[in-house]
Amino acid sequence: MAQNHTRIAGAPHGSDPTNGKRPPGRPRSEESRQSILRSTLKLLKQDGGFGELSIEAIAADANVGKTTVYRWWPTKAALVADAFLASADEELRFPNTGSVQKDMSLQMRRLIRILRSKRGKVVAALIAGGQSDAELIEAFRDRFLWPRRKQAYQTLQRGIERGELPAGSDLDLILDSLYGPIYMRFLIRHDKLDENFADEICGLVLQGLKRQPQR
Amino acid sequence: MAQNHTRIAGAPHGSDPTNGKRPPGRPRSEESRQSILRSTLKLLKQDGGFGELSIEAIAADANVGKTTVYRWWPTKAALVADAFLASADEELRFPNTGSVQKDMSLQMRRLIRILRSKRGKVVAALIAGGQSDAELIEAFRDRFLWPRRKQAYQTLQRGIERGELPAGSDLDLILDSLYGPIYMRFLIRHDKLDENFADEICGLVLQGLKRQPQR
Amino acid sequence: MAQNHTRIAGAPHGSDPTNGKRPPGRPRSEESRQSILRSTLKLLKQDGGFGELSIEAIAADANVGKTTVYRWWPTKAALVADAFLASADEELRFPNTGSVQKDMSLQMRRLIRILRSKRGKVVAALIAGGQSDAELIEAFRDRFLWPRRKQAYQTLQRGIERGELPAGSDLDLILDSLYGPIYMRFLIRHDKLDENFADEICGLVLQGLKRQPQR
Amino acid sequence: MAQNHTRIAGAPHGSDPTNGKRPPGRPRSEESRQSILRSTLKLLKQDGGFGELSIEAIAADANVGKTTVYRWWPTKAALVADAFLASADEELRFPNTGSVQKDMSLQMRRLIRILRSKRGKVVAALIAGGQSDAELIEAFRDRFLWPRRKQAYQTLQRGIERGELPAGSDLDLILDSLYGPIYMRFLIRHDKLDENFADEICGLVLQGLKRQPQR
DNA sequence: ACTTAACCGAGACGGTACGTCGTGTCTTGCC
DNA sequence: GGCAAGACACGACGTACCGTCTCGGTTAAGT
Repeated sequence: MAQNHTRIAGAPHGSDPTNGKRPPGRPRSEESRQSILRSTLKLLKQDGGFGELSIEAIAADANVGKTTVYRWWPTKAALVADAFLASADEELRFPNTGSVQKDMSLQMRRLIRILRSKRGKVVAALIAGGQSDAELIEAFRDRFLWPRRKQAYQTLQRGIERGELPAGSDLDLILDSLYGPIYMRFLIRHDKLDENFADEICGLVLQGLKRQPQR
Repeated sequence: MAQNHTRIAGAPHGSDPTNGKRPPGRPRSEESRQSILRSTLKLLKQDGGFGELSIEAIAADANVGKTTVYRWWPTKAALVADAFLASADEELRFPNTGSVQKDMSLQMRRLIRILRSKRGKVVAALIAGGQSDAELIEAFRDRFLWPRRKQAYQTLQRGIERGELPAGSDLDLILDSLYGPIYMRFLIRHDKLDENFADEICGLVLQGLKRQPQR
Repeated sequence: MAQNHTRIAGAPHGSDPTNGKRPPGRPRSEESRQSILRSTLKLLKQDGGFGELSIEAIAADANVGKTTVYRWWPTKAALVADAFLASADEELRFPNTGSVQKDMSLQMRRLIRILRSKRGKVVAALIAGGQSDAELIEAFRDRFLWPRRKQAYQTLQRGIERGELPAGSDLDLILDSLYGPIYMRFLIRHDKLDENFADEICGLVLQGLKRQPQR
Repeated sequence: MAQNHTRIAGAPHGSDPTNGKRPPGRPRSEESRQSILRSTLKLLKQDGGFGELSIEAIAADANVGKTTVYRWWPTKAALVADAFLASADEELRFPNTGSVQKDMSLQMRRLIRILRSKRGKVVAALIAGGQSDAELIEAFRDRFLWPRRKQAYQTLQRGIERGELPAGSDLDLILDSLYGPIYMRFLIRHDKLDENFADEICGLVLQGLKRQPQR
């Protein structure tokens, strides 16, 4: 769990062991919580996106009072973040094959696969919604992007150590050069986004670096 | 391809030379049209973004009946597209300095400058809105991205001819590798987006290609 | 034509022989005028009534510009009045059978027949509309009610002369006692309104008067 | 007959003893309900009438959301009916002086007084609106006319028993002959409607009957 | 034949109100 | 004290007509 960077989330009360005491009154309904998250994802995949998604509809679909939604999630953004960001965790881990290019390429292919699936709509909705909702894009960054990027640093570092990449490379620059094109094609849809695209980018970016003399 | 120009727009009637005849009835008010577009941009720069923008407010600000807005623009998306996409035309032309890297870098710096300015909110709104509105992202592509990309092809082509880039390069791949990182930082805001970033990307991508032996 | 009491109407220009001269310019289109009146009656019979009737719809149905309607009729009221009030003229003349009761009864039966027909909706619309439009109820009075009432005076007068009614009777009171019940049932619809009702009222009111000693 | 009371109204929920249970959810705000009715009457007295009255204005005046109005009253008509018809109840009861003519005359005078007052506009609006809204005129009949008419039957019946009216009289015919003229003058405004008119009609109609031999 | 002037259709214009939807808050009785 | 139900004030939606305003195109009478 750990970071919980943004207090955006709707994790159940008792999750942190701050105190042995449970607060008085009826405890939060885990059933409602999950029902809400499920309905959120469901509707997000159906409808036009973040803008079209209504709390009213979520509450209705989840058989839950609107109050219950508002009680636990301050904004629609927080809810959507919560609903999605816990999901694709395992799937996007980085492999360790002994080759940077292969490691990166494999993980990028998996990202593309997700973006092309139903869940892609949710990512699109998050980024889109984030353009007019600072909290939302922040949640996306902190809870989706950053956890992965930390692993990516390690993957690239291994490459440097193996001499596949020049020492002193700007890792953030490299990562944005690798992932930027994917997000761009995903969002603007001006060109084909298939899994081979991962290889092509890695070829262009990482090969170029390979040939570069060590600083 | 095919700049079919997506009949999303609210260009004045007589613009296309389909017919010498003017249609009957009172002609469209050019004054109203411009007032609406002006107000749209104005409010778009102020408010939270595409989602916060209301047609009601635009009509009020432009001293125009709501009907007049709806008569000419089918959706808010179409209106925003129209309002912005005619604007930053001149500014984003490509120079011709004799060096691909310099040409690209200079133009990319100008793009970054725009994205960082007030007008950047409009671009963000368009891309965001486009995630749940196919027509809108289509308009963005056809009327903003494509016209520029055509010039970019020529710029890269000159580089190939001068031997700065290997012949047979995948131009679309190169361009996405150059611009993708910019859009990614712009939209996700996970890292600093200043004009130097243009140079860094060009350094990474185009230098890598330079070192690559001709196919 | 004579009375033209309220200048509500849309009679064609040249109708009055004020001057041998025709004004310059294109003369009014008789075709349009009739088409408008026709469509007005048609829609009035269909729709919910005066309130539901829209000038927009009339103009569309009549294949006429809205301007043409507004040019000739200042209000919807004026238009409706004009459309209807010329129609049922002949039909409501009073007979002269030699018996007041028979004369009145026959004419009242004809009125009831009209009220029960499609044209009844127009009368209802006029009276209804007249409740929030002084001009309209005035037009109804002056152009429908009064012309008939003048004839009714004569009919009753003949009855007085024949000794069927007491001299010095309040004719207006009598007429309202005869017609009031009809209009009441017509508008409130709380009881059956058939042609026999005419006889029943005449029986009650005129018989009562007959038995009354001459003043 | 059958006071089925036309479920047009916005009476508070619990009014009918259908069930001991209160429905779930926040109960209806009695305060809002009354505020809406109050504002309706107020505006109805001011403006041109039923047609000029706008729900928008009512909601604004009552400090209430438009939704709340629409939630409880299906049409403007229903609202107006509700606003008025509960009001003039006490005032129009029939006296019992021992004389039919006096009883009727007194009550008719009170009706005329109301019609001439501000509240008359509401009656006019109801009848006018009822011409294009079956439910509205039904409400007027069932909730205004009928309750009074039932009392009128008793009044007339007493007259028959006292020998002031012939046995076997058609009570409905008599009542329409008495009230019809009042409504006619009220709606068409072709002649003076003052309280003496009540006496005149009673004189004409009831005197005539008095002289009539018993069947 | 040419001008002048009013009419005509079409339809865009600034507005007002419509009736609906979703917002976030509130108020109940039950659990 | 959480929960569902659902009413509440509010604000924007997209639509229908309002009455006014331009247009190009007739249709005559007066030159």
